[in-house]
Amino acid sequence: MGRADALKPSRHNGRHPPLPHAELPVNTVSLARYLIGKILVREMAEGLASGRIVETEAYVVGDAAGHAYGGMTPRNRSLFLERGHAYVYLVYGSAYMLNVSSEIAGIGAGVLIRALEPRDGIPIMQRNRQIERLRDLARGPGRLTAALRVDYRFDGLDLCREGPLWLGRCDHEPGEIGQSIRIGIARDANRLLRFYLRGSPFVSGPRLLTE
DNA sequence: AGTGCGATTGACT
DNA sequence: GTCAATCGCACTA
Repeated sequence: MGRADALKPSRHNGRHPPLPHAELPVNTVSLARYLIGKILVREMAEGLASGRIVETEAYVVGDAAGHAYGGMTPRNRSLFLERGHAYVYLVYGSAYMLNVSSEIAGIGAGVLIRALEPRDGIPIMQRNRQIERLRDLARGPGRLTAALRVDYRFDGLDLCREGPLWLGRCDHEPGEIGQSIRIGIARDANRLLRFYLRGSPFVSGPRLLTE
């Protein structure tokens, strides 16, 4: 490390190095569970913001609720990238959804990131969201992308590499993981493919079901 | 080229 | 608890 680097303000990069790609489970459900407790890191011009992932949903192979169901289209092509890449899309004309592709290249499946417990850069996220309350900053898939200013630009990005957006290692065990049906979908609605950190106030929706 | 509809959110009764 | 905003995309013709 050179002298210039040593003088730079701490950016916490050392505390949240990217998840090694080889460490990501190859299976979508396993990845959805594995991502609970990991850190989503966003580097912006104003500084770094991050949060601990406390809620995910798996959209598995052959899942009628998944966007990859029915084959590749211009919108969903990122779901078919090697696991660990971002799939970002807009729903209801206003909310960006961030997913992590979850299988080998050519197979379309992904994990939706649904909620974060804010960590670094909280003032930045508060500014992005125009709210103060910590609990509501990133509780919900559209809220967390707004807090971290995640949009189309990150579609297809490798989240296992340090850059504007990446997945970082957590510094401790995640805790107990709960499971439930997924939120806001009509097809394949009864499968228990939503995962969350039990007892976390930063989880969206019900926290009462299974396990 | 026109149409219908969301992996949601925020405002409101 | 209910409800509408909003827009890119997939689908039909």
